[in-house]
Amino acid sequence: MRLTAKSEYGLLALIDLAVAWNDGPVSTRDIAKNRDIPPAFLEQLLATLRREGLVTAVRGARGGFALARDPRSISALDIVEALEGPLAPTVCDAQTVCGREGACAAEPVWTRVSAALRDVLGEFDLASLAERQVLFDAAFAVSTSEE
Amino acid sequence: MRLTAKSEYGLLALIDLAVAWNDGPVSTRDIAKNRDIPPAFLEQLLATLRREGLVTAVRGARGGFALARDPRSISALDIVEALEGPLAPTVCDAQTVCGREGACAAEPVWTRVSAALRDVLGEFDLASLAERQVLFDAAFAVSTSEE
DNA sequence: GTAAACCCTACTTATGCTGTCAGGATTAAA
DNA sequence: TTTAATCCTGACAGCATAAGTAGGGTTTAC
Repeated sequence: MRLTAKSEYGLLALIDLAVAWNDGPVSTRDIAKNRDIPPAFLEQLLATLRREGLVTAVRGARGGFALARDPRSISALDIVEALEGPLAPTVCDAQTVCGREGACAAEPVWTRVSAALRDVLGEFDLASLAERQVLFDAAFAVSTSEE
Repeated sequence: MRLTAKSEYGLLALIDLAVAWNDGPVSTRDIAKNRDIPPAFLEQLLATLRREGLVTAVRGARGGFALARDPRSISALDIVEALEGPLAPTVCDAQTVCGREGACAAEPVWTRVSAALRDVLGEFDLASLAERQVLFDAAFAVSTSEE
């Protein structure tokens, strides 16, 4: 069970798409520039997210990516699992049982860890995160205009 | 942020030491056999746990390892952090901030993930886990004697 | 003295992350 | 119709880390 840069980049990118929800597609290049993510790498992640059904792609000039459905219905868990694979740990838990077949005192530890992870990630939806991002952007715009 | 076999092996090993609490040291070899862990690998983990102050070592014949303090005072979190290093994620969170200096909508996601992880792991102490293990062992002894 | 056990360091092998690169396919706009 | 923007795909490389192996050194019970 691991969280890598893929999750971080993917979440940031999809927050940007959530902010631009109803504004048409956003290009990989724009997101990469805005978030300081290597463009070619981000392109791969978005391709994965498209295959997983989280985003749609529009090819050609003025194309880009957009969320495949309402931001409220996409959670951080959806994104992480799409990019990292199922969030069942590397270690023995209820899914990936070790040799002792249930008679292992350590099993509930790992089971509860992954459950907690899923719970927390599931609580964040792209709509709220985008809302938060818009506030930050507004504050940033004010602070720069004051200089 | 990752959970690897080190954590799993370490937890299992220390459960064994908790079961043997007050019974003198247990050798790497015995633990490795009981838990089916590569002995040389386990030895490294126990050496780390000794340096981290979780276990004490007795050298020489009839030597082995024992918990350095009461099993009730050692949590799964202690073990995981001793073996994996601090549980702050690979991704940007409140500790390892990314470029946007607080103005990042994704930050609370990762911060809450690591907090949840720490909470859950901190809830499990070796005394309870050992108790559970003793029950399992007893049940296993009964089921085999019935055959 | 010998065997059991920890101690320490270095090495190996495999995997996966984090990109990079090159070219092709598609489409909007000039 | 041409051009440029953009996604699509697959290959590849460099590096870090996980997971384990190997081997010698030191300490201690018997």
